[in-house]
Amino acid sequence: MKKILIIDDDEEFCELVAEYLTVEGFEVTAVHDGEAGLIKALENNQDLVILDVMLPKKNGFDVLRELRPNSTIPVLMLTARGDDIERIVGLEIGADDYLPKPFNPRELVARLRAILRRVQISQENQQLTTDNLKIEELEVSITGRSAKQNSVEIQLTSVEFDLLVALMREAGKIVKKEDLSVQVLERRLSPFDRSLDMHVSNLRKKLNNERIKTIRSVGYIYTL
Amino acid sequence: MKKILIIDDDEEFCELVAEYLTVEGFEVTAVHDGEAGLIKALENNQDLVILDVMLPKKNGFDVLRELRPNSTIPVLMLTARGDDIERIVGLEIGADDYLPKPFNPRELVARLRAILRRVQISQENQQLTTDNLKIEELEVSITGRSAKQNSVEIQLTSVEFDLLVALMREAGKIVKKEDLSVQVLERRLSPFDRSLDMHVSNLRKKLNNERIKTIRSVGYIYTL
DNA sequence: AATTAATTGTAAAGAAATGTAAAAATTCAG
DNA sequence: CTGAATTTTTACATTTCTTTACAATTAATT
Repeated sequence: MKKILIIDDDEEFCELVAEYLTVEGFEVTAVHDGEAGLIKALENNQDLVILDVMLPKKNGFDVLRELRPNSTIPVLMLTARGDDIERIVGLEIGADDYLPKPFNPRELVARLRAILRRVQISQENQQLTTDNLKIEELEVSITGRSAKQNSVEIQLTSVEFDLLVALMREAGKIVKKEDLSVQVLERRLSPFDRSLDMHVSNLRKKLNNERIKTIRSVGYIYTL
Repeated sequence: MKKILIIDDDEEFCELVAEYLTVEGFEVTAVHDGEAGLIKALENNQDLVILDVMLPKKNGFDVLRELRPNSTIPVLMLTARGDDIERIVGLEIGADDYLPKPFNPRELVARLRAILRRVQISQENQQLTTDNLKIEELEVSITGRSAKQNSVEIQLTSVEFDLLVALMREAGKIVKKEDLSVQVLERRLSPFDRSLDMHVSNLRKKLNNERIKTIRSVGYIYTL
């Protein structure tokens, strides 16, 4: 459930948008002036900000300018006039997208989803290049070839470690047995090769969580 | 074949439009007052609604306002006067497009196609990004491959889980057996293959609600 | 209405894949 | 080379999936 912060002084408008977004599966908070908005945005527990340009106390541009040095939270700007658009999308200001008022609520949702997806993908890419994988209580260091569960080291064999990494890299997605065999055991999977299953079994025993699930006749998945 | 519902009290006009749209490859139904229109639209088996503003019993705005909380079906509004336009496309009312009468039928078709294309894209995006399906007491996490009923986990086998997801993704719509077989069992449905029926049977037993209904000689539906 | 045909529901048997303990083979540090 | 650690294979229990068989239901036909 993604959390959206709306900063707009039109309370009726906020309510309308909030209602629509709630139906679409977002969690919405609204504040009605620039100062309060900046403070709330900096609290760092929101996923995205919808920011109106015309605001009391501190206008949208100023909010964004003060927000950016301390936060990378995605921002979608709302604007009434067309001539602000260049400033917004240009580098100068650093918003992620803009939408002129009035807009179709579906368009808003589509843009929110697009932004959130972009952010998600860039985070995943970051994961690929970084050394650490972390999902809930489990943390793995690739170069250190070590795994910690609730900050305590767990002893894994080499194959178990590679298997865990292969699964965690694709966490939430099904990984085929064939692929695991190639990645982890460095050989094609042959019909009665049970080695992989054994490693899964042993890994499950060591992790002692219910995260690794079986997809019969397909593979395994590390569930989120 | 996309299904279009026309809500307009001018029967002659409806017939004309229906004829034109049928030639263009749409399947058209027409009703002639607001109340009947609302009921038909909520049946959830249409792909798009063409809604006139001036209507007996319940006007177009009211129909849309009552429709929206329960349905995201795209709506194109027909209006005689230009001054409604802002209200229609603006946030307040939630229509997807509008067209002033009288219009060129080609223009109508172009707009219908545009709306349907937008919706399709946004649905695909949504499918890619949403992890949770929730219908009443039942909640499913795709990445977690788990299902909860009234917040308590229910143990489903891999096939049962995929089957439930396939049905819930199309909730309120009939899903053909052929499609289910391909999606869930990854094979074409052959004449005496009863496997799917067994899985439905087992899933029903586990869910213990009356939600999965049979559409004889077609498929199954997860009812809303 | 009675008969027939087609489809579905489901218990139960059979087939296939998975879980895992234990034995055998392999690897590797010293 | 030796011995422990790791990996693979084996063997059997368990689970999941498919097929079979028959009863129940629905639809079509006489």
